[in-house]
This record gives sequence, C-alpha cells and structure tokens, in this order.
Amino acid sequence: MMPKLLVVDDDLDMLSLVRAALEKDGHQIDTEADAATVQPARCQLYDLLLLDVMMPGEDGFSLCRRIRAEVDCPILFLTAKAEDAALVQGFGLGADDYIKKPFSLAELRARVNAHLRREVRQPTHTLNRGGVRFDMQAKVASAGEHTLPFTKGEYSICEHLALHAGQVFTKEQLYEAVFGFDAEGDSSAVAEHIKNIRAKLKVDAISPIETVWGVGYKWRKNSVL
Amino acid sequence: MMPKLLVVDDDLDMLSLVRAALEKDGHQIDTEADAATVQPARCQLYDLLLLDVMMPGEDGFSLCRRIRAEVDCPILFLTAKAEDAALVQGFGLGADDYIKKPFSLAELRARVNAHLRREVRQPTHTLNRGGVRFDMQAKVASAGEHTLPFTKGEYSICEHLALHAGQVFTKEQLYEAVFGFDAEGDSSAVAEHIKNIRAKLKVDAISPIETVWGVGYKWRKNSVL
DNA sequence: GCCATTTTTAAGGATTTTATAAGGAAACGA
DNA sequence: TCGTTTCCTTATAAAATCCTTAAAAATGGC
Repeated sequence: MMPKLLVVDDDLDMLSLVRAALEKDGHQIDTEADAATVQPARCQLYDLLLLDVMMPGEDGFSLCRRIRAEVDCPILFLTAKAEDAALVQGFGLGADDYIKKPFSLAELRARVNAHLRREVRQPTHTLNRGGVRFDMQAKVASAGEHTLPFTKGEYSICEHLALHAGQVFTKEQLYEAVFGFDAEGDSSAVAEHIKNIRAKLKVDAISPIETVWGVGYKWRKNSVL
Repeated sequence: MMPKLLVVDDDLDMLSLVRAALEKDGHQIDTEADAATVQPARCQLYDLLLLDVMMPGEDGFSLCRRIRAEVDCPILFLTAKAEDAALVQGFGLGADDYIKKPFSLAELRARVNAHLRREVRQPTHTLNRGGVRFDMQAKVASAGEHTLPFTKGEYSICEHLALHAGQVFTKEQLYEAVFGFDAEGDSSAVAEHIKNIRAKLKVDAISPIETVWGVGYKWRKNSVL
C-alpha cells in the first residue's frame, strides 16, 4: 500500500520540488499552502507530515501544536531556521525530525523513508542462521529479500534445526520435537520434509542442513558471517 | 524505567561529552570504544544506539550492518562525514538518524529524546494499515472515503490483527483476544468472520489478511522498503 | 569392486485444514 | 412483540499438506 504524505508549505516552488522528489519513492503526496486550513481530522489520513516552519499566517510550530495530540504519524519540520533554540522547540512540540534548509533532495528522501520504515518496524523475535532468517512470531523464514515458501511442518523442522545448530537429531527425534509425539512411520516422512526444505533453499544456493550418515540431520554450525 | 543507551565511539573525549549531555535527561549510558567488540545480542538490551561512523578497525556502517537485523531499537549515526552519499548509505543500512558533527549538545539531546519518545508512542486514536483506517475510539474502519460495514465482532478481529501486523494468531487466540475468553466451537466462528471481513474488503480490492496454513491468520506486514 | 544399509527422490493417495454457503439461535432496537 | 442484525453452527466443497510406498542413488565396510 502506498504511503500517503501531506506537505504544508507556502512556497509553491518548494512544494512541487518536494512532491517530485518523494513521488520517486512511490509515495502519494498531498500538498497544502495554507496551514490555517489544515484540519486535524484530515491529518489522520496520512502516514507522515512535512511542515514548513516559517509561513505567513499560521506557522508550522503552531500547526504542529494544534494537531499533534490527534495524530500518531511522524511529523517532520522543513526549515531555514537553523538556531538550536528553534530546533529544540520543534522537537519539544512532538516533532520527529527537523530538516534544515538548504537540504538535498537525497537527504529528504532518505529521512522520510527512514521514518516511514520505522512505523512498520516492530519488535520481532528473529533468528539469523546460515543466511536464513526466521521470524518466529510470523512463522516465516526468509533468505535475502524473499520469503521461503515453507509449509508449517517444513518451517518447524527447519527452525528446530537452526535453533540447535550443530546438534544432530535422528528423524524420530525431529518428528517428536516438531509434532509433539512419536508416530509410526515418521522417519520417512521427515526425510520427505528435509528433501523439500533443501529444494526450497537451493533456489538461494544455500544448503545448511547436513546429513550425518547413520544418525540423522544437523544444521551446519557457524558459517562465519 | 530509565532508558538505556549505548554509545560507540573511538574518541574518548567525545564519549564523555555525549555521556554527560545525555545523562542530564536521566538516561543510563554505556560506552564502547571498539566497534568490533560489540555483540548483537548485547545490543538488544538497549533502547537506542549511537554510533560514530569513522572509527579505526570496524566502522559504524559495518557495525550497523552486523546488528540491524537483530536489533529493533533506533540507531543514530554521529559523523563528520557530511556528504549526501554517506548519509543516504547510513539510512540505507536501517539507521534512524544521521547527526552531522559538529552538532550542539542541545540538538543531540533533542534528537535522542525524540527517538525514544517515538518508541513508546503508540496508536491511540487512529491506525492506518494496509489501506484500512481504524478509528479506535469510534470502533469504525474505513477504506478510502467510505466506511466499511463491519459488525462489532468483525471490527474487533480486524483491528486486533492490524494492531499486531505480522504476528500470526490461531483462531482460538483470536477469539480469546477479542471476546475475552475461550469458547467451544470458536474456531469455525472465527473462520466465518474472517470470510466476511475479506468479502467486505474485497470491494476496495484490498486483502491484507493472510492465512498461515495450519496455524492461523495474520495481517500482512507493510514493507516500505 | 561388491554388498548391505541408509539416504534421496518421486509420485500418489490419505488426511487435515480452510473456504464457502446456508440456516437457525440469540441479542438488540423499535 | 416483531423484525432486524449479528453471531454461531453445520454441511459441503476446495485446497494444501502430510504420509506412504517404492525405486534410485549414495555411503561405508569388507
């Protein structure tokens, strides 16, 4: 989903400049030239606000003061006011960043994206082993940038091996650890899962699961990284 | 609870300067002069990390790269490198701020406090996720300009999933989270609600609820790069 | 090199889980 | 009370996973 941003600045040239820069990152930009017409309720629609500080009529600080209580999204100030006092005041009003003019558009984009990214960052219980990243909350494993299409059983076996990297498990132990109890023909079922796991990891040219002949399987320990 | 911060810088004078400034705000400061000795696991103890970029041995960028995947807290760079390219690179590594030296201690404090404040700020009135807007006070959800005709139960399940985007919930967990306790045939009831929710979201061509086969449901986590 | 054992691979059916649809009970407001 | 809405149950269809079976390949000991 495209993030929606609102930019408030009385300088129309600046507005179109900022709009052009941020649209490159695929954001949807609304602009407003007059702070006084900005409604707090409308601000709730946005994922991020960019406010110029010095504007005729209502200034950015005043606008921020009006809306901050009802808006949870990041608020960034764009300003030529370089004094420390103004900066501290801006942050004191609940702002999240304070970008001094003149700024490069590259910096603007980097900062905006950083704030948007943070909005979706959440405490995660993740495990990184051998190039595979396990999100134990989402029950999802990924390699590099893409998600590995593990089934539930495959994921569980994989996670269990990775969690106890270096330790060898027999097929029976694996089955019991993952599915809770001992079944009959479990060993061949586990072998099947291992096969599928390896096939899915092969796409990324990684094969962290080693076979210990006559015993079982283990996750290769610390490939340096 | 006092926020705990870690500052990594090879310049001992800078370390003590920064420490003194941040302790004024009541933060607890740990310092480290050698990036190479910083363990990712230890970083999880902190609420915020301040990294110098240019250090002998391992530099700040390298350190950030090592730990970002396992650390959820804000990471701020302190640097004399003023070029745009370095700044963009820093943010690209998942950093949250990039403070150029020389900086005033007032600015440092303001920025650090802004980041810490944001960590504890959470959606109170409205929540914007995946194109759906939740008014958590009115218990109303909307997409675009029109209101979604959710029933109370549907809204609650939907909001709970959106609030904990990325986390998988079993049907039983969802039922308990929403209706307060465990019922008998809850699982099929939840499935029915999910169906209705998806049908109502389909009008707007959005389907943020994914089923994790054999586990439950989750709200798709936005990835804003 | 040969054999017994173990692992890997492949394919198919059995099982489990989810999606969908329809109907009835319960709660709610008029 | 009536009618509406919401919620839950049940039944069936559809989908995905899991397990079994059997054959091919690999391994280790002799």
